[in-house]
Amino acid sequence: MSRTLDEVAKSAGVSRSTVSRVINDHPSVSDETRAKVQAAIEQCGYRPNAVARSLATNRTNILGMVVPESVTKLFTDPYFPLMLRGATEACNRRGYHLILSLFTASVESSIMHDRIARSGYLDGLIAANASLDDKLIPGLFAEGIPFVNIGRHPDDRVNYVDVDNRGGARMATEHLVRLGHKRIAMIGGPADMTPAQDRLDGYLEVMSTHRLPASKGLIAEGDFTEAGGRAAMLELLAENPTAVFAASDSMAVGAVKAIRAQGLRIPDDVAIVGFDDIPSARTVDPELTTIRQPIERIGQLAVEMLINVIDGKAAEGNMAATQRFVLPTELIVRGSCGSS
Amino acid sequence: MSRTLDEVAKSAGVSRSTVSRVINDHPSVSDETRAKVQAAIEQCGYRPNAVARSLATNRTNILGMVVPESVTKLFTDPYFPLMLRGATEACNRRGYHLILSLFTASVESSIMHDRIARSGYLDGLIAANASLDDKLIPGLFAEGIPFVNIGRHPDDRVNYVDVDNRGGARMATEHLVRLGHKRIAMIGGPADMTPAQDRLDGYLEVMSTHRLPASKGLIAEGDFTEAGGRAAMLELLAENPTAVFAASDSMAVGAVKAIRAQGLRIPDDVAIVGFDDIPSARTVDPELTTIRQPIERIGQLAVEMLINVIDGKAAEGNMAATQRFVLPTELIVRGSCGSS
DNA sequence: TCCCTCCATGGAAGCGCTCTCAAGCCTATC
DNA sequence: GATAGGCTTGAGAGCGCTTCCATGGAGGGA
Repeated sequence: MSRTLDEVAKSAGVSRSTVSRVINDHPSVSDETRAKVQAAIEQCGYRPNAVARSLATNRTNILGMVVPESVTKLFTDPYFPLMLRGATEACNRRGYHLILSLFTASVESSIMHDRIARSGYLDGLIAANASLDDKLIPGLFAEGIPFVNIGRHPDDRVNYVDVDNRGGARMATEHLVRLGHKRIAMIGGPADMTPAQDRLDGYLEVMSTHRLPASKGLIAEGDFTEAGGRAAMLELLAENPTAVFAASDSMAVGAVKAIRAQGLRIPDDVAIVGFDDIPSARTVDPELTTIRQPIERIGQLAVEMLINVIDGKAAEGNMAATQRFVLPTELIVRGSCGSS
Repeated sequence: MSRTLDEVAKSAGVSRSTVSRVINDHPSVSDETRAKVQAAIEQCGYRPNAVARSLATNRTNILGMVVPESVTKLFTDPYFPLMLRGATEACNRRGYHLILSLFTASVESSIMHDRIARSGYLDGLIAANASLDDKLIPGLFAEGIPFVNIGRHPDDRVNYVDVDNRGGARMATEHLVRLGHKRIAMIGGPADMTPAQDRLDGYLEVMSTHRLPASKGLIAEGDFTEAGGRAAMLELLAENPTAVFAASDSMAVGAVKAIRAQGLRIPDDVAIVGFDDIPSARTVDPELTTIRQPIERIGQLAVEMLINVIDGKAAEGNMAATQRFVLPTELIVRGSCGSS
């Protein structure tokens, strides 16, 4: 089963070094020897031991994806699976493995940090939507671990991939304005998460451009969950908005329920736009007009960038220039706002 | 940053062996020495190198979760995230890491098999709902890798954790019978997946007990997705069922749409029961009566069992007795069947 | 024909840790 | 006071691989 280099070497009649060279595609091996060794490898059913290799090379080809506690509860949202799928797909293509770490309440987060950051198993890691006050990112800097954040981060040493949240929010709000709405409310996300901030900013920008009211009462904070959206909408309804922009589809779904619960119709009484374009945007009735973001692509890009960072670091002995990527969003018009 | 045992040893004025003993909580170290070493460890900021340790112990404390190609497309279903969350949580508690491998179309599956099974990084793995004709399980036996399957498997060497799919299906169907339905249709899952088989069996059992028709026309095969459920329901509608049991909530959601599209009302014209109790079971209108399964628990249990298997193997030098676990399901009554 | 260079290969020293074995010391027992 | 046994500790041999360095042989230029 688990044969070693030596055995293959013996069987091929060459030295261990030579077998190693063949395995690593080192150029200076004669074709003849190479063939002989290949045959021996084949015949022994040999596979290099990844752990030993890692010890020698100081590279594991394992990346970590850390989902901080602040967003763990969102894990059941279709957002994460999709992002994760993109990431694993990119890992597959690039010959990496992905270790998933969810911070859950059951484990002291300092322990998790330790285990993750210092286990020595990871070549680098992806911080999935760490919020601004997560201690994760400072910790990673302190440890000197290559990482990429998903979502922008003000620290300008941070590599990140983000989507154009602000632009998306602008499109959403503009769409409602274009439909003639004046009292447009917004259900935002947690203030410490940058996507929430950016989406709010986009909304405010458009409202102000059109000199529309965006008073305190028209803005409610949700937590990106359906229940949160529902609760927020209930508050907002007191202000009689004719339209709402929800910073996530999950919250929009909750809002739809709240609106219905008040006996109001969508889109006739209240129009609504979401954000994300998760599958359930088309499950609700009416289907949700929303802002689509390329979720899988985010995961993919994060992996690609991280590998670049790691390679760069290996090559130069220190971090290369900060890398950043902002992906575009897209307005998807469906039934929840009435005809466009 | 990355200090070694030797440095700590030097700093504490003891040998490398002693430091190693302290780290591994070996009993035969005097309290005095232990304290001295602890202090040195603290002071150096030393953390053992996991890779080196793994090489020496032949244990990585990494588990793999493999999602075969046959079910990868279901990954966006809330089922997987929940199961995954359960699994990672158990891993955290037990001090393990979890590598996630999704088979995606972009990578040759034989390569994936190789990478997964023989990388040497994994102490064992969890096969997530491998269908009967996946080559994954035979491959794992061939390699002698400890593993646990999620979902029953006919090979009686296979360790698995499953839910009582058949019992759940029985409850669902019984519920409809109790409500007076006679023409009860079923939307099944792919025939090669055991949960689909078991749910179908449960349905057939109840139908036959009550001498109700369960003709070919009343049974349609979906693929566990919403789109599949919708298509299946469209077929079934030709048979004028008054009730439907869908083998998954996603399919039930699709069925709801198909029913609505025909201008029929739920539950008045057609009652519907789902399976899983995923969050969107409560997003649709009316909320879905369904069979709840303890999804997170499945992931947790799979991890616990796997660790047992691994430990057992290490202790005895060969596989311990086959381990199996079947978790109960529960009927959740909501609006989609009318009043109970 | 001789010397230098280049290429293919082997030898051996690690990578950082664990763990067996042996040695040293101390206490208890007779 | 001598011996046996227990408790601590250190030395060193790996775990399986990579990689630097040295070696030997072949080929080319003078």
